[in-house]
This record gives sequence, structure tokens and C-alpha cells, in this order.
Amino acid sequence: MAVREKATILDIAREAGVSKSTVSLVLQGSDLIRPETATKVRRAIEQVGYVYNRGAANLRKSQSNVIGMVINDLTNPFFAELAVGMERVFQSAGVVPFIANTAENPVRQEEVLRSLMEQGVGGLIISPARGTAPDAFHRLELAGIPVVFAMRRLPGSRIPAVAPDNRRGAMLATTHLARKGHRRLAFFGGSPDLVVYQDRLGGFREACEAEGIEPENITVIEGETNRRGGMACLETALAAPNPPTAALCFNDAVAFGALLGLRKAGREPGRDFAVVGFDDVAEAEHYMPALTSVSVNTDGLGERAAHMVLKMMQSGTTRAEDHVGAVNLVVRESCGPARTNKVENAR
Amino acid sequence: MAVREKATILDIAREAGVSKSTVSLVLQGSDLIRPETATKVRRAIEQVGYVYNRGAANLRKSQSNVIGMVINDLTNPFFAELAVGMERVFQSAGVVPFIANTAENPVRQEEVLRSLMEQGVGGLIISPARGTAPDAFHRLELAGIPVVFAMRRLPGSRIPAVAPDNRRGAMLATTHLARKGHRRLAFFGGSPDLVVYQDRLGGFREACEAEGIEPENITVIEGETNRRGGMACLETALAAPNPPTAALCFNDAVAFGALLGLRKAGREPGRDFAVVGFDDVAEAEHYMPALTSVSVNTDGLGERAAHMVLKMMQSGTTRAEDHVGAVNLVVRESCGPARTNKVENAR
DNA sequence: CTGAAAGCGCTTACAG
DNA sequence: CTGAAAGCGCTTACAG
Repeated sequence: MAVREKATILDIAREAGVSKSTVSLVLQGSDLIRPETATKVRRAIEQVGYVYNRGAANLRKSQSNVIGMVINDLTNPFFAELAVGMERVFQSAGVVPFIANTAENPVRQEEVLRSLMEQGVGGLIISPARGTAPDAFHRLELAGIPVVFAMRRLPGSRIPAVAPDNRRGAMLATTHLARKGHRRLAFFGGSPDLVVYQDRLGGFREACEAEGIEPENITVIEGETNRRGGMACLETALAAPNPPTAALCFNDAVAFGALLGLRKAGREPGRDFAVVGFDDVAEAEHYMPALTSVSVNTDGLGERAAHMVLKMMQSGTTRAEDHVGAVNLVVRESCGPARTNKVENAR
Repeated sequence: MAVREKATILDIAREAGVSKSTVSLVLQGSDLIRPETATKVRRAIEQVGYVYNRGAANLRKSQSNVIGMVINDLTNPFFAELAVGMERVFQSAGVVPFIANTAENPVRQEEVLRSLMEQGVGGLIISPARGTAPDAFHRLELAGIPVVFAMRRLPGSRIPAVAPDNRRGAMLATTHLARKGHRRLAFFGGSPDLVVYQDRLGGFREACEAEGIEPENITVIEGETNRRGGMACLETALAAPNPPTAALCFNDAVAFGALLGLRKAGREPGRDFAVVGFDDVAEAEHYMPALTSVSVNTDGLGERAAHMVLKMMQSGTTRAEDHVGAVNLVVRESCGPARTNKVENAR
């Protein structure tokens, strides 16, 4: 078959001996068309090597079923897992979402959003980049495009969000550590510019209070939300005059870093110092030692967000109820066996 | 500002008191327009909250600068790193690529490609899914759309590929192990349906021969290309009557699995058994023990592929020279200290 | 420099 | 069921 000009519905119509209206109706699966005619048209479509021009159709219909997924950091396995959960839903709905990465950069995020709008997206799922301006999604709202926040939300925004119960997750983990006998606790990584951080830290503090941990025995160390940040937090913590014996980490990456830091410091992770992560990424289970972590059901949240945006697109609304996902603590080896106060005080 | 109908160039023209041709020229940055006029138009664009309709423009121009990146497995950090390298180039070229994930599924890949074509992509970078049919990209070739293969290529295809020198990388690693005194070597993970596998295994075998490793001391164990696969390979290997003392792994994920398996088996990775990975993902450096791996310059290959497709789109060709990227062995802890034959024979 | 006109590939009433 | 006609938002010669 030789290279040729792109075939259009006119070529199909000619090939099948019908009008282009008929072809269009077949393309849309209308039941106005006699089955034999439809078959004839489909054969012609194959014949001419036709590729549907969705852009032209969208232009005419002035609507679009293109969906965008804007991810803040694709190299973070957690967000990759989230994307996969969403994709599964879209796949069974027969739509191919376009993924874009903002690399945690608000400027890039603006470019990405503009491009997506120019491309005519019909709906969007966004995990906003750190430091996103409050009005970053104003254009989208104005255009009436359904948007859903995943995992992260923006303070004061009316865009619906799908996120885990971060506060409760942090409380579960902190309580677990306290009940194991730890009386000097730390929170590692993250910074207050993320709502997620405020929620997780808030839960940590609340549980500390409930368990009667003395305020002077609570250490909060901000830091990058990756391995490097975790190592740095751990170093800082151990250098303190009266160091903590356990840490809840902002996320699993930070926890992996803390575990690494412990090894470097010659401490036995789990035994000498308890570490708990957050998110329960796939790797947590296979780490050495296996990481205790707050499971947020990443896949499930992804699916939920996908369903939400699909539904909003169908009903033509930009409003929806927030969804707060259940969490639970998955206890593995990194928070070690129970410890008594005696062990803890020996340093 | 109230919600309103989408603004078009006509609205801008009215607001600015010019014709829509003038607006269009301003939009395209033509120098036919007087600066004051351009400024006036730009102000009007802001006024009416205009969003460029790229679909309409592409339809009229019958060309597109939309670029797709089709990735076979986004949850694999290696491919995520590759995607990021490509994105960097596209970003500085001012284009926002759309990423799609095939999850190593040829059927999904077909859907993704169809969708991308319907959307009117102007160029594509693909890392083909395992088990891709030889004619999977026939439609794209017919349509004259520039395509570049990244990391993986298809046997017999004329689509240009950007990939590391897999054979040489495997030889470097194998030679290193042999020179450290290992005389019984294994190759872990992967299967022959991937050209990459054939190249890496080929290099391994060639180096074994060059170093005088006896054929009966060469073990090849196929397996999944992830951690699980690595653990399984290691188990199988150790169960053999005369087990290998070192393994080159198909990729880093397999190597991490092998390292994990060693710990489970009570062996000290690096000392009791040497492990070398392939790809040198970011995590390799931070692993415990740090993983010796063949660095393929993932970022650089991504950038190269991006430049290639951009250039092809500009010159309107679908042909280009393959690029074979340089590799080098990054020696870390997982292949341990030199060993003598004596140590090796004691089991 | 600017305006009127045609056309990209499709969908959608509207007649027949 | 099918055909002719208009129009989605843009770009592009072509006159002025």
C-alpha cells in the first residue's frame, strides 16, 4: 500500500457509494443506519485506511472527551502508582488519558495547563505542584472544565479533592509508636507549604498529646520529601542532646532515607530506632527491613478520582463532593519489637 | 468575571477594533503587524480571556506539533527517568508532550496509538511493549508520522532507535566479574522476546568466552524483569549443584531482587555473591549495598530521542540514523572485593 | 499593514 | 434511511 493523503469521510463515502452524512452516522454508531449499509461503510473505512480526526469532530461539536492527568512528580513511584489506578478506570471507559508531568514546578504547571486547554481537554485530574498559586486554576474554572484534585488540595479552592485521611493515618502510626513504649518521637520531612503536611503533622501532634508525650520530647524536622531529605532529618535528629527513638516520616521516600541513615550511623533500623512511613508504596513491603507504613490505598484513590471526573464530564458540572479515603497502618519490621522505657533510656 | 462562552479570535477582533486576520497574525507573531497594533490586540486577548484553539489551527494547517511519548511501564523508575530526560528537551523547545502508558500490554498500546493518531500527533517516541507485533506501527508509517524508538527496538523495523550499547555494557560487567576471580557466572532475568535481552545476554556470553569461562559454569536463568524475578532467579541459582558465585542481571530491578534474595538466604551480598545490575537507576547508588551497575546515561538517551523526533518533524522525514549510546560500568559495593579461586571454591 | 473569502474534516438539523 | 448545506475556530493567499 502506497503512502497517500490522509483519508477523510468523503473518501469513505465515495468508496462505499453513500453520502458523508451516512458515514458520519456509522462512525458514531447511530442506529438510524441499516446494518448492511453500516457493514459496507466499515469495509470502506478499512479500504481507505481511515483515521478518525477527533480534532475536527470536537471543533464541530464544541465539546471534548479528552482527559488530562497532571502529575507533580512522575519519578516518585507513589504518583506513578496513582496514575496507574486512574488509567485503569479510563481504559475500561474507553478513553486514553494524556499524562503530563510538572516536576513540582508551578511555572511548568502553568505551561502544561495552557497546553491542555489549547488542546481542548474535557476534564482534568491534577495533583498540584508545590507552591501552586491560589488562582492557578482560575482559567479552567472560567472555562467550565471539570477538575478534580488528587492527593493534594489547595487551601480555599472549591475544586473537589480525592485524598486519604492524612490526619487519621498519622494518628494511627503515632499511637502505635507510643504504645510500643517510645516516649520521644519525631516527625521527619516535608514543609508547611503542603496541606498534606499540615494534616499529617497535625495528626502526629494530636496523637502525641493524647498519649501524653511531653512537648519537649517532640521533634519536628522539616526537609525534602525524598530519600535525601530522610537521611538529613535522621542525622539532625541523632545529633540532638536528647534524641528521639522513633520517627513518623512524611512519606515512604523519607522513611527509606531515614533507614539508610540509620545504617550509615551504625544503628540497626527497627531495633535501635523505629521508623514508620506514609503511603505504603509497593517497595515498602520489599525493603530491608520491611517498612511499616500508613496505607492510603493509592490505587483506590486513583480510581475514585477518575470516576469522579468522568461523572462530572457527563453531567456537565464542575462541582462534586470531596472524597476522604480510609487509611490503615501496615505494621512490618521497621518499627521493631515493643520496647520498655528502660531500653529507651539507655543511650 | 462571569463565566461566558469561549472567546474566539472574532471576539478579540471586535474588542481590538481590527479584523480577525490581524488577530491571527498577531497570534503567530508575524512581523507584518505594527507594534502598536500588536499591543492593542494582546490587550484585547487578555480582556476577553482568550484560549487558543490549537485543534482548529491544526485542522486548518493540516499539520500538528503535538508530540506523544508512549511508555511501556511508568511504574518502572527507569522509564520514568527516561521520560523526564525527554521532557526537558521538549520543555525548552516550548512543546508539552503527552505521555501515555501501555503497561507492557500490546492491546493497550494499540488503543493508545489509535487515540494519539486521532488526536493528530505530529511525532512520537515509543518504547514498545513486550510482545509488540511487527506491524504494530504500520499505520503510523503510512501516515508519514515521525516515530523514534527509545531503549527498545523492533526486529526488522525501519523506525530509527535510540538505545544504549547493551552488548558492550554486558561485556564490561562480565569481564569485571571474571577479572575479580569469579569463574562460575550467571545471567539473571529477562526473556528472549526482547531484543534488549538478546543483546545483553549476547555480550555476557561473548565476554565469558573471552575470559575462558567454561560453558558448564555459565548459568542463564530467565525470569520477570522486576524484583520478584530477581529473587526467583537467585533461589534457582543457589539450588543448583554447583552454583554460580556472581550474576549479571538483566536490569537493576532484577539485581535488587537478587540482593534481597541473598539476604533472605543468609548470604552477605557483595561478599558471598557478587551482583551487577544494568541501567544504573537513581536508586542503585543509595541501595544497601550500593549496586554496581552498567550506566546507560538514561537522561542523555531521552534527550537524544527527543531531539531526533523534533528534527524529523521539522524536516518532514520519517527516517533517521540509529543512535547507540555509550555505556560504562559504575563499580560500587554489590560486586564486593576481589576474590581468589580458593575462596570461590570453598562452599 | 488590513479585510473578505475559502477551506481544513467533521456533525447536525432539515428536507426528502 | 440518505443528501445538501451550514458552521465549529482557525489560517492563508489575495486584493486593496
